Amino acid sequence: MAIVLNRTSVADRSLSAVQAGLFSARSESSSSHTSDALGRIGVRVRFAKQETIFNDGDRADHAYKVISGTVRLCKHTQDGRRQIADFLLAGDVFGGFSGVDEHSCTAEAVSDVVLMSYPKLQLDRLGNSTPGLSGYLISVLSKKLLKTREHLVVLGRQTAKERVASFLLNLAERAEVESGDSLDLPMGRQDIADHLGLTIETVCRVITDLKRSGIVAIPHQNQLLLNSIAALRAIVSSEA
Amino acid sequence: MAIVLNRTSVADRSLSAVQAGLFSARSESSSSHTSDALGRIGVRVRFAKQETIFNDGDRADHAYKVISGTVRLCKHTQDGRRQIADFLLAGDVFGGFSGVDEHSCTAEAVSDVVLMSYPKLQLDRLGNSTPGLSGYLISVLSKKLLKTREHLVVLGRQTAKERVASFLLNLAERAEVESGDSLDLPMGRQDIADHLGLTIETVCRVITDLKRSGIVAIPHQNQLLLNSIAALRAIVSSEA
DNA sequence: CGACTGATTGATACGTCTCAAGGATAGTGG
DNA sequence: CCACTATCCTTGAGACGTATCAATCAGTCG
Repeated sequence: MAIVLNRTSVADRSLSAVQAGLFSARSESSSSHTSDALGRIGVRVRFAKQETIFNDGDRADHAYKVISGTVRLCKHTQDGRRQIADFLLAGDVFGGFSGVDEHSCTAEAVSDVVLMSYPKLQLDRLGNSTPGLSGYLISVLSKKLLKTREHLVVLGRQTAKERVASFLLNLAERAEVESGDSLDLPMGRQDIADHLGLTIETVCRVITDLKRSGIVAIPHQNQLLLNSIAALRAIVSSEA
Repeated sequence: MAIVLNRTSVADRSLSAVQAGLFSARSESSSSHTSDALGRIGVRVRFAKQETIFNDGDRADHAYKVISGTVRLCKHTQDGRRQIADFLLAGDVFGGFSGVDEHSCTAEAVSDVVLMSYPKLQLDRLGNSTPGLSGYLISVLSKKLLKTREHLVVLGRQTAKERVASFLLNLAERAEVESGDSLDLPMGRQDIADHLGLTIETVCRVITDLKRSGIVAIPHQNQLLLNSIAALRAIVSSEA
């Protein structure tokens, strides 16, 4: 049960030039100047599958960027219900920024994960001396807010089938996968259910349905062959 | 049907000192220095009840702050379903910030509304010369993101009764209302339903239920006497 | 191989939606 | 000021979608 592949020590830094390069992966709006500055204050850390990165309520003294692997952000209720607010993939930024003292979610590694960790204090200081950085963070937060609001539509107004289709389309887009390609599902069915506000059984039934309609195929349970992204889009065509 | 109380012209500016003061209402973390700078680029605008402030997809060249009244942010689906992502009250900031070119929601006035309008270009420029401003915006966005994620729990994992209780508690907190006080509901039942992912009928039934249990009373349909906030909290006690 | 974890499928229950009607409220014009 | 009307709110009966409970199946690891 105990996980041994624990986070590397803070002393384990790689070349900052490499960090800078990794930081800017998938973030086109971040200037190289900004990346360099961030590379200098970032530390590479590793978490094993299912390991906790931080807990809801913990003091938020770091921000993170995903280098590889998948992270989930969860909210838990007292009676054990769980809502996964977001899955974070390579290039995504998360954690504590200016003006937030405590983490408002639990972050856990869905797969083995490599992150860059940025101390909030240094990040704030850097923000004042690096003009582009604040704008970059504002832009990142604005986009996350926008995506989260789109997810409100999924949870508030879509059927089970539409939710699963929306989820697969989102993943496919972020993984830059097209019709005919296969898509990795790093998270289990329960994670998908808790992201979509469904039960694991309903998620299974919908996927089975998609399989029967020939829209997807399941070579392995963590992998999914997307025969027709257009058909998925048709399912959520209700979207604006 | 047509609404005549239209927005005041851009030329209708009040004293910037007054604007600055209004801007900082309810935003403790914004320094007076920041407020002054914002006051100088802000313009006071008015929208009548049910009027559209901007549409989903419109070019986002302004950010706004609510001075008085209530605004709703909605996402619409092709087939007419609607999800209200947020209700914005006095002190709330919304609209376009750095890095977002298009509005991702429709903003409408729930009641007659007074806003401060800030041109994004000037806001960006001001951000570079006013150190506190960017941090303030990062903080505002972080908090909105946090609240929106909490709303994901409501939509994904709560029952109808819990949703309505959560909603009333949220409103009560933002309006700084306590047990025994009465709470204004500027929005109609349909708006509440579209915010909570329910139908108007279900919202009505739950409110009737709360009335029967003596937790609330309804003097007018837009007003609600909160007999016991503790009882509402008990309903959502499942929350972490 | 056996045991465990996660995924799938089935039968039934329950909560919320849908459709339909009636009641209250607010705004309008005589 | 009162009827008139439109809009919104409320309540009821029945349908539907998803949850729940239970069993089986499939893949993984020791």
